Amino acid sequence: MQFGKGCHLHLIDGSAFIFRAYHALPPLTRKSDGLPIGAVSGFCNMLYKYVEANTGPDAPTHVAVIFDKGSHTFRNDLYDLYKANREAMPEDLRPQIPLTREATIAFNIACKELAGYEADDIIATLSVQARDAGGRVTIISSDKDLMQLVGDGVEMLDAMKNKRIDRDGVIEKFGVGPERVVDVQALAGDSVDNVPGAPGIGIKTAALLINEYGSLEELLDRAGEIKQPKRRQTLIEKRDQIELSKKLVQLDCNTPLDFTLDDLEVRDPDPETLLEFLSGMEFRTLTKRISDQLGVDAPAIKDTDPRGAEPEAADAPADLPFAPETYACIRDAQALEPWIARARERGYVAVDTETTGLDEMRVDLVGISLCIDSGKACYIPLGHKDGSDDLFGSDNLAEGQMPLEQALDMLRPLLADPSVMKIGQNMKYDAKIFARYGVTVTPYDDTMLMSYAMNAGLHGHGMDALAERYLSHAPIPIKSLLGSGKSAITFDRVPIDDAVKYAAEDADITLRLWELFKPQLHQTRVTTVYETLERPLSPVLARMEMHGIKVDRDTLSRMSNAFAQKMAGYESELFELAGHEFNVQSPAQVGAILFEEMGLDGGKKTKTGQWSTPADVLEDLATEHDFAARVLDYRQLQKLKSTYTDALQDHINPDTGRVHTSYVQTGANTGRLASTDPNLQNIPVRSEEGRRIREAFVAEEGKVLLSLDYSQIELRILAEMADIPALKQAFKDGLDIHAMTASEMFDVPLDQMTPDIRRRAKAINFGVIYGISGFGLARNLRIPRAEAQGFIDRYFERFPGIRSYMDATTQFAKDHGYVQTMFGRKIHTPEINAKGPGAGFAKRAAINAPIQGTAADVIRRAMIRMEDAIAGLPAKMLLQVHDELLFEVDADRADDVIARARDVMETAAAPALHLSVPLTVDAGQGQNWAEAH
DNA sequence: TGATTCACG
DNA sequence: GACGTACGTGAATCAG
Repeated sequence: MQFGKGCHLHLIDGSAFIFRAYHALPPLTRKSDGLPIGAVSGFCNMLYKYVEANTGPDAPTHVAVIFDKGSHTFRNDLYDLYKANREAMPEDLRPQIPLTREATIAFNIACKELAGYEADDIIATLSVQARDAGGRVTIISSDKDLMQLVGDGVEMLDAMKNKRIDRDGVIEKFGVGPERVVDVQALAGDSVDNVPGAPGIGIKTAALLINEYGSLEELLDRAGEIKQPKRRQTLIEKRDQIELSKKLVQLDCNTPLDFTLDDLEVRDPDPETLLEFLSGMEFRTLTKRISDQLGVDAPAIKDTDPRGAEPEAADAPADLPFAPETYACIRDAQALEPWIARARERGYVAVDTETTGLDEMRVDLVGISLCIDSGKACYIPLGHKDGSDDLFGSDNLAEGQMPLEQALDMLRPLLADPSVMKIGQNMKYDAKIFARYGVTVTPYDDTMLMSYAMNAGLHGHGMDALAERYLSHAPIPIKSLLGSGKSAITFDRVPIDDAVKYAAEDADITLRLWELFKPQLHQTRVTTVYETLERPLSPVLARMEMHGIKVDRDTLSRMSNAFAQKMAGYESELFELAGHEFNVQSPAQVGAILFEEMGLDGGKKTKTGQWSTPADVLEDLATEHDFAARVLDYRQLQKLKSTYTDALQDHINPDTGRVHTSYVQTGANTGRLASTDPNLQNIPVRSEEGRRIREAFVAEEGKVLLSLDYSQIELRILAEMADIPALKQAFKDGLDIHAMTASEMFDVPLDQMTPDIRRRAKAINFGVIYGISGFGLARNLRIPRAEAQGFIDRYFERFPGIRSYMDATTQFAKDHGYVQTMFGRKIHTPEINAKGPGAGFAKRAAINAPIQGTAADVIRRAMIRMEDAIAGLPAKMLLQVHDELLFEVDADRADDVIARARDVMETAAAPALHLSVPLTVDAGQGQNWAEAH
């Protein structure tokens, strides 16, 4: 067929496929000879998926996979540093490159490359040719360098996210249309490709300039008109560099190709050729899949079926497509029996539960899914309703379900069997559900925690995100079953047939992720982190959450009423001051009154154009203006009432009379926990009025609450990590660290220390932990920025090791893309090499992460050991608040618990680490949290 | 839904 | 002399 109108050309960015396949999969090797084939395997799966997905009415008529050839292109002749900062290709990837060409040919897809040109140039040339011939083009790539080609029938498709990028998508990314993308790129440069651009100008600023001047040439010609001096100077002085950058990013639409569009016509693969290649690579699953599909016999592959607890490594989990219609529905004991037997035989089983909601302490179990061999999963419906009401208005159970107790009795021994590994995604949730039904789940692996140990900072760790990223599969959205908004139903109302597909798929996905992650833990050297800091903590948290803490409803209720009364008084006072009624809770309206009606200075607008009225601004105004002071008073009470005294009451569990928070183990990238529903890690303490809310957190009759918290743990860790002798000695001597810092910095003897000087030093100490800046310290201390900068300079002069630590940490982050805690936890810093304001954020985060993260690791270790340490004592660990642990204990044994808990906490770093700085723990006890703290 | 504000370490 | 900044969280509320 001659390429022309009605034709549709697909251009696949082959290099992108290869690199994605390489990084998404563990380094698999061919069993027979050890040849690395992970990337080839992934590549073939992606091609297969691509072919499968493109058979419909919108199928392409022409297709080609385009590769780069060699590393030297005409761009290197223009600029010898082009792509010079690229890391060398990994050793185990190099031999796989030619195999990806062979794979493409085996699939009978045109495979094109051209010496001296990048794949992008070929794609550009073909796109233009196809467009000129009147056809459509889809470029399968997410490379932003290709966005300049979009428009007039040319689209991009991000196969990863299954997202089409059209003209609007380009504008979203670059702030300009495709025809101006190169102008923006020329200015912004590209650190990945080492395109210099204009220093100090990023995409945002570039788009602004191009939109204002219309084009790069116009901008450069009229650069003298620019107001900002630095920017003006850059554009004038760096003109050559910017023009060079444009040449580097501009794709060549006239590459000399030795083929035509007509040569790219879609062809069916030759079964023999394709299967020969796949079986030669020893891709068993994919070979079988395709041979079944084509109805031909595949060449035999040497069988070396491995047994044991380790998952099969050679079959990439992505090999197998998801087939929801094949999942089994288990309706009786006879059907369940073989699954339990198979789990015992294998030594592992993926488990997932379905429930009527998200509050593990209240919801009902609706069903259980299992998966032992990827692709084969089952769902056991147990609590589905048939939709018909009985006399009491509650539904009857649907037909065809096992009695709940029978299923649990059968599963109970398996789930508690120490020789069978249970595998879950966020298994803490499922374990808590099971626990309420008298079923213990142990031991268990958790794919969410595995992902967190390997990839904190890179992406989220929810099932949907992991499935899409690592299995290239978008799970059935729960919304498609439950609906959303107020018409949403609970899972027990979902028809069993639909539930099977959704629920079993979750177990299938979980098992596949586990098979993928298990070997990766070793390769990424985080096995110890996972095994000592993540996996053992999960059941500890589950028990703390289930235990909960008693909260006195009457205390909260009384406070609520008192707050409401006071707020009403403030409100009428505010209306009086303003001369009219308004919504005190609206920052926009408060701002309008202050900065427009009252005409005060100092108002700033947010990026949405609204007046901004944060507390520090109002505080500055409050000394002069009652209105600002009253708004602050009102806001404080509003916060206390809505978030604490009111909302907390709703969280008191009617069965236990206690509040059960949920800790999110993967919530903070640094290794800290997050607490939700409710958040018990931000109960007020700093203000006197707020602190009284802690009086509502009480011990049971005859018991007391204990609070043990690490003293200055982050500063101690900083002293240790940065190795600052003066700080370390001060901690060893038990000195007041802020006073000592102040003394060093300001040359004031300790016995002449004033509270104000100490306060400043304290602010600096904290600032250091956060990646200090003159601006931040100035704002915190409310002093001029120059003065703040002076303090910082002085601090670094006295403690030069701190600066070296900061420099070394940021450099490490730049080199490796992550930073580490002292216990080996990795926190990825993908933004560290970004340009623009993001760079500052990333740098400070990189400085803070090892410190905050090491402290988080220490208390995790303490928590993991704590249960054994206080076993036998009438005590329970209830809450963790970053550096504090809260216990409930029989009053007469409080001192024993304090002694043991303190010892565990103070020695938590050992034996993995021998800190030269002591960790010390302060303890308190009382009838309520306010007294204990 | 995103922005704003504010509670904690 | 331009810009925009303390690090890490979760929840309530407004506004579109």
